[in-house]
Amino acid sequence: MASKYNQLRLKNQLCFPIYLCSKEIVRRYDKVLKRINLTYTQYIIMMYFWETKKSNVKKISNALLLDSSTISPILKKLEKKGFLLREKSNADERNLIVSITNKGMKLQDDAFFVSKEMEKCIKLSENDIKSMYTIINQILMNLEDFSNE
Amino acid sequence: MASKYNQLRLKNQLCFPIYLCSKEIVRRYDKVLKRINLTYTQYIIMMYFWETKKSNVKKISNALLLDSSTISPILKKLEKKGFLLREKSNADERNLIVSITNKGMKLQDDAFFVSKEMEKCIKLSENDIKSMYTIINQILMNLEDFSNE
DNA sequence: TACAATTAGTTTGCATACAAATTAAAAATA
DNA sequence: TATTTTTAATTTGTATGCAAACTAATTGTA
Repeated sequence: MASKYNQLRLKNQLCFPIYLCSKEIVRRYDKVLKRINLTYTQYIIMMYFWETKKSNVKKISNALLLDSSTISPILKKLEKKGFLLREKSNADERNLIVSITNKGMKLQDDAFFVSKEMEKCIKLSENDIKSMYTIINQILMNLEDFSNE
Repeated sequence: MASKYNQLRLKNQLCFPIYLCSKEIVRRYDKVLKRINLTYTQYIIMMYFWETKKSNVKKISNALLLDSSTISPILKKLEKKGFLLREKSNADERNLIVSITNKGMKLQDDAFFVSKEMEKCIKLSENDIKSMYTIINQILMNLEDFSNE
């Protein structure tokens, strides 16, 4: 049943399963994260701050590949929840210094169950995780070359 | 530097790269698809109809793992563009019969460049594609077991 | 040093996504 | 058969995401 249309079949595409997989993973995360009143995007931003402590919109954007216009409103929400602090830099008024609060750091302890809960429904062998990781990063690198086209 | 917090580091997670990868792929798709005035979601729905010709919201939802509330408005847009037809079933008034129009079928020929364009920036070996495909599907199957929790 | 160009963040507009609530119709059952 | 339950789709509410426009501050330069 080979036809010139074969490449336009969903089953024959890799991108579609990746899209599905990401969507379902985020959906599962959101359900689990509801217990600590976070969304997935808020959670990865908090993860970033648990490591980095202090940053700004530009750096977050580079680290998480999120547009600044996506990040801005979420930072405000996380500030309202008391996890982050936003303040303009004195040295450069354009710069927004974002730092994690004590309450934000404490949240890390409440978030332990999240990765445990997620592991339960991912369940991959070490080998699969490794090859997956490698391939995914290769795709990301390839895509980067086209990001400005 | 092993710590109890290691599992909460973004680098040590597989989900985050998958999320990034999907996001960047869709972003690239959207750019390419702009030429035929489609979004990625509209495109996968059209791909589905190039194969299936006739369906309803429920079936689309099952095939593409999209919520009916996501699908409904997009079907209306695709109808407005002249690619799909929406009509209530006489046999069962709850059912919405959605079918592809001639214009919709013709769009497939205009969409050939899309997969060619996307291949350029994905560039994976046959082997990588295969293992990726296998692992992704495994994750999706695992997640399915938890989809109602 | 005025003025242009660049940079960092925010706002706006549009398009998903999903959960929960709603509506309307069909099926099950008391 | 009247009533309850289930089912299919839509609407509503909330939360991303990104591109493009905009604002304000800094840097580069004629």
